[in-house]
Amino acid sequence: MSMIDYDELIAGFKTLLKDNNLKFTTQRELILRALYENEGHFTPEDIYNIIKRENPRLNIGIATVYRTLGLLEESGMVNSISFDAKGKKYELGLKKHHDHLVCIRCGRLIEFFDETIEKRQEEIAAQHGFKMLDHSMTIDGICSKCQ
Amino acid sequence: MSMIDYDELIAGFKTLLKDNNLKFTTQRELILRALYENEGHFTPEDIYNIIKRENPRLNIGIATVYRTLGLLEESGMVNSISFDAKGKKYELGLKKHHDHLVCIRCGRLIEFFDETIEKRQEEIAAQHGFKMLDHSMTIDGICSKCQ
DNA sequence: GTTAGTGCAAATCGTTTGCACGGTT
DNA sequence: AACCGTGCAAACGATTTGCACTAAC
Repeated sequence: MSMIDYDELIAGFKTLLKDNNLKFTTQRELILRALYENEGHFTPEDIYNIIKRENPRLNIGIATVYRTLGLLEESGMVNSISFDAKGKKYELGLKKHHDHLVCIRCGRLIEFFDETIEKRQEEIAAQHGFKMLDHSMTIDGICSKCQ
Repeated sequence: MSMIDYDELIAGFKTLLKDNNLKFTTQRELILRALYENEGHFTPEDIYNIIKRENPRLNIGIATVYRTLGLLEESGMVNSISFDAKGKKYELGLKKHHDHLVCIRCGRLIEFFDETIEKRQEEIAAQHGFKMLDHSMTIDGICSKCQ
């Protein structure tokens, strides 16, 4: 699903770190890799668990996951969506733009892309003299399984 | 600002409560009134403070505010917006649904409503077997004045 | 009188922070 | 060697829950 390969991703990460006088650590790589290798949206705890499961010898702390995700988000390498007052989920920012359907019962998250909506958004921005830079849309509801 | 008057609002609330075998209490009325009398978006704590300020003799608990806001939101009488993982803000659901254009320079906020987008959202939800309950859309950009 | 609602305090959940130690540069 | 990053546990802020008591029906 991803358009760039892992080495390229890591190279970009290393550049980002170097540019900010930050260090390239095992933990940071594992967090980025977990996002690369798993498709979907993950809470910090999800990522923490993936890393612990796949690296039983490594004693990673959840605080490190939070710190690194914050860093990655700030730099634009990952995106997040927030749920009510319930926390955030993260995904690698490699994919084409899309919006989300969220099930308020089970938290299931479905991506969609709709050309009509994208186009209307641009028109609306233009109508109001806005230069559109970003946009987000979320549909909350109850998924087929939970109804 | 509101389109229906207070008595009407309370009457609707009482009907809602009766239909669900729930009781009409002083606390519940005060919470709804706080939202009615104050325009804007409020955290549960904001509402708690408003009520305490205006009713010093009443010992309302914040848990009651949370419980009532949950009830009101579920029934559609109030809407909420969430901020990151930082909590929710509530507003009385009397205004027509709208989305927002936000200027990232000056913070200007413009409301808009677009029939085409509304319709497509419903279609998309239906396509995925979702029962749509709510949706939100925000366009970030630079407004005409700031360009 | 029955049932639901309340305030309170404790519990919970996601997240952040202080600190001494360990790894990267 | 200098400095940043880490794990850990404690701290935190928002929200929820258990419970004995009170109010609405």
